[in-house]
Amino acid sequence: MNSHLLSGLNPEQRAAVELPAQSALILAGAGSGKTRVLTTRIAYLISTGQVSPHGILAVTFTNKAAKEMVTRLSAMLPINTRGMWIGTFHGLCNRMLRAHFREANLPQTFQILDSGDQLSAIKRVMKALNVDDEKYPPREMQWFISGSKEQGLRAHEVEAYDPYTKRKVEVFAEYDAQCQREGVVDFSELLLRCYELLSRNTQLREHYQERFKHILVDEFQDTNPLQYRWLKLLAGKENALFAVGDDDQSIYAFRGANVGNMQELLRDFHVESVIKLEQNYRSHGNILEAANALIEHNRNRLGKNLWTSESGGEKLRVYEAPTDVDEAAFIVEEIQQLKREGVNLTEMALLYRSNAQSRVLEHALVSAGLSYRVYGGLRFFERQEIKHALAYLRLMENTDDDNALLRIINFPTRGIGARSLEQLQETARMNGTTLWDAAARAGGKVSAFVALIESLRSATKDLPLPEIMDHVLEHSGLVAHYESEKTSASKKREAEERLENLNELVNAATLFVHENEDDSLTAFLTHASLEAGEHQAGDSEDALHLMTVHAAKGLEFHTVFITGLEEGLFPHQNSQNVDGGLDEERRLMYVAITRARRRLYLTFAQSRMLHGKVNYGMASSFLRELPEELLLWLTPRVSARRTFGNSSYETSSYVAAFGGASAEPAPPPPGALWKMGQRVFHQKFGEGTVTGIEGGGADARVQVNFKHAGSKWLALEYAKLTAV
DNA sequence: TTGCTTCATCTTTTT
DNA sequence: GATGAAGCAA
Repeated sequence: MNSHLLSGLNPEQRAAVELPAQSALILAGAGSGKTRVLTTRIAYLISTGQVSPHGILAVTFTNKAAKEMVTRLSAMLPINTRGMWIGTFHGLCNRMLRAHFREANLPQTFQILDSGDQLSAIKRVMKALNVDDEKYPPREMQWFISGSKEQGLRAHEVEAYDPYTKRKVEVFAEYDAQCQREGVVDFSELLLRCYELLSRNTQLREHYQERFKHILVDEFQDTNPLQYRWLKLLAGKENALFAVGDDDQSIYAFRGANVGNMQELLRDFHVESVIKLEQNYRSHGNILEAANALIEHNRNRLGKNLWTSESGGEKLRVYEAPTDVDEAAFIVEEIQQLKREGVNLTEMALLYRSNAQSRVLEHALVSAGLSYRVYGGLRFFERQEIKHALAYLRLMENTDDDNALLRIINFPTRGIGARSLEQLQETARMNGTTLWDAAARAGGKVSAFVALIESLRSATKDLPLPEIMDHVLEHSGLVAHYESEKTSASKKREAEERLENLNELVNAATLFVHENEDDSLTAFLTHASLEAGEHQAGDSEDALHLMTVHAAKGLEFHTVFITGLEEGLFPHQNSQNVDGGLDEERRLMYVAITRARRRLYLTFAQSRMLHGKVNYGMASSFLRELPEELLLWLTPRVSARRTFGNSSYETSSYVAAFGGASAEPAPPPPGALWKMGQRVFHQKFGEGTVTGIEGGGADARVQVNFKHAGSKWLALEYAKLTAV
């Protein structure tokens, strides 16, 4: 046995790797070597001859994690990982559905809808069914449909007692029927269809159960009910399910993840012992202690305490700025100082709760000449010009794809407008055919479009992928369209960038052909849907990282700035009305804290420009949940001022002391009668505390957290508030 | 049919 | 403040 595999593992990690062939739950804290354990476990099982690479099924959520696993595994073992079943839930389901497309009742070249495609498909269904989109916002409908599927429910299985829900179910059913007609599947359909395939087809199920003796799952706390059922089905009665996860890092409940799956796994698979990986190899002691103290405030935890053999290290630095602009200025100064001290920009991260916060930070960084990268923006295959180009390919591949047809029938413009389209859709509906069939029978400009697609198809029939791409870009008129836009001064740069991206698409095709055995058009289109592409081209330049806390999960940095720590922003306002919302926000904060290795800044501002309005907020309640002795206040302590002082806005003192940021303190808040933290009384809602003030003059509003009625925004013009 | 204007909206997100 | 959808004039 390769003893070197196990060297360097701590006793718990080692115990996890060497577990006998049985189901297990590994509670792996932040920075505890989770991925290492997972990959070493696979290598261990293979090298001890307990299973062949063929018998492993390893599942992750992101392509990045899957890739990482494959890379590490090939470094550990001299095996060919190509044929191994390591991938995302969606990727693996896709693979299975392609292999058994007939049994799954799908066309061989079925295409995958991303969320944007799905939304437009839903809008089409709603239009066809005459559903009022005021009463039923399409986004809500999308959420309803995907949410149901993620619970494993088909339209007819959804319980609908009221007319409102019944109507939604109708749309759901018709949407699925439309997808089936057009030969496309959405993301959750991939999983549900695969689940149904395995549960109905005994032969197939037994085949795969016989094969996958060891199933390993990463980030198990993020699984939704359908994913868990899928795993259970594959595991059957015999196979071992090895799940790694951390309930404290569950931050995706809002999109259907069910932490409860961890408890269910213990019960369903009769797991006797849970192994906890609590030794953290990332952060200094004070950072960990702060994280532990914070997460203690959550109920219903499986229970876990991170520790480190490192020293306490620095205290957490807390900074209160008068405004968001000052906050950014402070951060820039600290970054420059750290840079002088030799910390690379790549080793620093600016985290925020919502994307809107990045703008002010970016502005400050640009002015200071610091290079940075914003993570999580629009991704390559989601760009408009790329989607258009791919739609041509999709339609060539499958003329039933109405989504694709609608996207390009008049792009570039060929004089086919809304009225012609309406007629086309009417004809299709009357005859029960796809738009393509209707178009084929139409005349004029529409028939020219049909001829164009057909000529593209026949001209590229036997060409290799990159050449197909090239041909389509040229002859579809896309390139010419953007070339002509270059002459318009206002759109010049945009058009140039789009042309560059189209060019890059040909490169992507070339690369794809080199890297994949199956280099068919279908395979490439699937790749485009399932792997929207790394956010942007990853340059190795020394640049700062800007991202949301969600996006930071799994990463680590020498220095982390957690910004915008204000009540209403982090924890976010909208989480207050959600069951368990505050706990999830707290876990999010926990994730944020545990990203830092050596230094952690916690910053907030008294006033912030939000949606074009100035907002006045108070410090995040999470700050108060951190032990005072771990904090180093760079500005006068909030608790002292807010609790004992009479005025909430003694801004002058520290602006003088910590000048450098803009010299002006925040303007006094409007609605001078009301101050943050003030206790008030309302006729209807009773007693409460002021937690937010916004706007001025006639439309000034205050936010009051009522003892019994919860938190509400009240317009001062109407609400009669009295001081208590 | 197109291009311009106004208007509402504004957590988090991978596949 | 930025974005996208919807409405309206040319």
